[in-house]
Amino acid sequence: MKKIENVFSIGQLAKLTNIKIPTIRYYEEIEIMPLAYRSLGNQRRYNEKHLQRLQFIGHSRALGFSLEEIKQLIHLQECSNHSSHEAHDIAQKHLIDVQQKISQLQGLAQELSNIVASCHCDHEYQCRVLEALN
Amino acid sequence: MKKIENVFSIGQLAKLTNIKIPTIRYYEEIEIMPLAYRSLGNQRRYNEKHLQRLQFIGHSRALGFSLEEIKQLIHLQECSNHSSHEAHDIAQKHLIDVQQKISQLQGLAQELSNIVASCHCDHEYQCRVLEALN
DNA sequence: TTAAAACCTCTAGTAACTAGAGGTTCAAGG
DNA sequence: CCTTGAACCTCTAGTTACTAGAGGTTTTAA
Repeated sequence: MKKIENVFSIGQLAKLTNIKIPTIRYYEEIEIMPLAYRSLGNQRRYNEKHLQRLQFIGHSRALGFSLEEIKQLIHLQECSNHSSHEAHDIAQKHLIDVQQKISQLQGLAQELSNIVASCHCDHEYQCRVLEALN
Repeated sequence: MKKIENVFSIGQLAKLTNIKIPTIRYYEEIEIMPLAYRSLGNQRRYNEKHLQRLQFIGHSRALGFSLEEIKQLIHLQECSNHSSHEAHDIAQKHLIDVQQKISQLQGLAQELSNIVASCHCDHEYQCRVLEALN
């Protein structure tokens, strides 16, 4: 019994990931997305792997990684199993970056929830959003 | 006894923030940075407030906020003290976004440290960087 | 008082999308 | 089977957020 794999059109992929169609084609062009299969009429067809890759790219972009950095992270996935020294170095570098991002965001989250909270009681409150990111 | 305020040139500001000089001028042009003072010879001069604002912009950009979103956050700082209803709504919206970013980054950090750790012992290891962001 | 480093404006180029024109393919209903 | 409208195709051009360079002026430190 063969398992049926899902097949997506570019429009379906766009909906699932909230990434616009021309952007998906752009990612293919710059080779950050693997080539799509094509229907007989030359339309792009995608599978679960494509979907996962695109989701990863979307999330990474929202977190402030450049397409170059994302390329590295994807490469990491592909090489970590055989050449673990290279993987180690890249991962180490990104880990430091990611941890710093986390702690900055935590500072900002704290300050934002102060603002949210300060609405309920109306005593004076000094906003420190600008100080929150360090 | 008057307190002496630090004054910075654009180059000094660039070094302190790791933001390139043309980028600082660009931020001024699109009015996300306040106008700089000018020396007699028309060169830009900045103070601590400018520095702080620029640092905030730099950190926010690294965390994936667009310049439009950053404008909102700065506005938040300026309006939160008098019009706290508007501030509340903007802050609430951003807080949700920020919390989501934090948890995604935590997933990625976990996966990156798995990779870093897996180098020391050389048993097989299945990399899940792509799965890490959800 | 120079001379080199840093600054100025202006124009043009890059990265990462995004929208539109003009034409083709797909799929659901007749 | 045939149609027709939504979804797709390529290609070109525009947007956002920078970044680099030319050609000239100001600062600063010896």
